[in-house]
Amino acid sequence: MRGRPREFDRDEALDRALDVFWDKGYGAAAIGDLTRAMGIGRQSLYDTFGDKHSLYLEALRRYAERRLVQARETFEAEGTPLENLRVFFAEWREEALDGTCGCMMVNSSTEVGAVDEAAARIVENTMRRLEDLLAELLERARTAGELTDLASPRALARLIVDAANGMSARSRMGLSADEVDDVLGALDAMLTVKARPAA
Amino acid sequence: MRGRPREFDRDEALDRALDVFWDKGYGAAAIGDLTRAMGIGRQSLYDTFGDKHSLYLEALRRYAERRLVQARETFEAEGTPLENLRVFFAEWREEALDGTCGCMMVNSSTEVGAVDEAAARIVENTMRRLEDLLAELLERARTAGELTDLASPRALARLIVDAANGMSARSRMGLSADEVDDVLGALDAMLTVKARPAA
DNA sequence: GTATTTTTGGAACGAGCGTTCTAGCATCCG
DNA sequence: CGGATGCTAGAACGCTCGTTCCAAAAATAC
Repeated sequence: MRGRPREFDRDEALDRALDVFWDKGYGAAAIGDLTRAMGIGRQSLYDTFGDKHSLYLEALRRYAERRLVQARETFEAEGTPLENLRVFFAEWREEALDGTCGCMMVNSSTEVGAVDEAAARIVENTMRRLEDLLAELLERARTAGELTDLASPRALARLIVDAANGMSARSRMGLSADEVDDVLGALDAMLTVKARPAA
Repeated sequence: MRGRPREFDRDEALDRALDVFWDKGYGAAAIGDLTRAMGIGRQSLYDTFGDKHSLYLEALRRYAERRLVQARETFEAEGTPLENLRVFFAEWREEALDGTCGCMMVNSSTEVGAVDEAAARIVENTMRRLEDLLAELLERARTAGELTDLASPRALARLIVDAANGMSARSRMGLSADEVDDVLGALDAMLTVKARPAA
C-alpha cells in the first residue's frame, strides 16, 4: 500500500533549484521558474520541499557543503601546501571567468543577509569554516618553510577569503582574464616573498 | 503664479532615501518605508523623483559620486602616497566596523546587477574609476620608492578593491576589529615589503 | 479488484507591491 | 481677491507572488 512512487529524483530537482536561486537570487526566483527548471509540478514542490524558503535554505546548504568539500579535497591532496593553494587559485580563476553568477553565499549575504537569519547563519558558518581550512593550509605551508612571514596564516587566510568574495561580486560585471590574473598573481607573490633581512 | 513652494529639501530627502536603499536594498525598500524616512507624502515622491526606480538610480549615483570624491580627496591630500593610502585604509576600517550595511555598490551588484542594466553600469563605472584612482596613487608611491615591486600598481589596486568589496560583503555578519586589522595589516605589509635580493 | 500515493493542472485566495486618481487643504504670486 | 502650485491622505487599480484547495488521471501494493 505504498502508492505511486515519485517520478523525479529529489537530489536532482534540488540541484536544478539551486541553479535558479544561484542565478536569480531568492526574491527574483518565482515558483514558476523553479518548477520549470526542476521539471516538476507545483504541488510536487510543496509536498517534497515544504515551501519556497525551505527549498532555498536546503539549496544554500547544499551549495555551501559542496564548496567546503571541494576546498577540503584540494587542500588535502598530494603535493606541498603551496601547490595545493595554487590549485585552489586555479579553480577560483576558472569560476570567476566562466560563471557570471558569482558565489551564491556572497549573493545571499547581501540580498537576504539582513532579513533571513537562517540563511545568514549558513553563510557565516561556511565562510568561517573556509577561512579555517585556509588558515590550516597556510599553517602547514609555514611549517614547510613555503610561506612568507609577512603576516600570520590567519591574517593571510582572511585576506584571501575577502579577495575571493570581492572578486565574486565583480564577476557579475564580466571580468577579463587580466583582471583575475592580476589579483591572483599579486596574492601569489605576496605569499611566497621573503622579506629583505635588513631594511 | 508660482504656487506653493516645496516644503522639503530635495537633496536631504534624497539622502534619506539613500539610507533606506543602502540598508534594505532595492526590492525590500517599500514606498512606505521611503516616504516615512524622507518625511514626505507619496505624491510628492512621485512628483519630485518620478518613480521608485529613478529614485534608486539617483540615490545610487549620489552614493557612488560621494565615494569617489572622498577617495580622491584622501589620495590627493598632503603627505606621501603611502601615508594617504593608510588614511584610506583607516577610513575603510571605520566603515567596516561601524556600518553594518556594507558598500551599497556591492549590494547593488548582487541584487539588481543581473537585471538592472542602468544600475550595473553605475556600479561598474564607479568601481573602475576607484581602481584607477588607486592605481594612480600606487604609481606615485612606486615613483617615490615607497612601494614594493612584488606586483604592478594596477594589480595591487585590483587586489585592494576586491579585498575591500569582499570585506563589505562580510561586514553584514558583524566583523571584529581583529578580522579587519588582519586584512589591512596583511595588505600594508605586502605593499611595503622589499623582496630579498637573492634567494 | 481496492486502497494508497503521486502526478498534473486549473482555480482561487490573500497579501503586498508600485502606481495613479481624486479630493480637499495650504501657500505663494500677481 | 483668483489662479497656480504643492502637500496630504484615502481609495482604487492592476499586477505579481506564494500558497492552498480541488479534481481527475496514473502508478504502485495488497
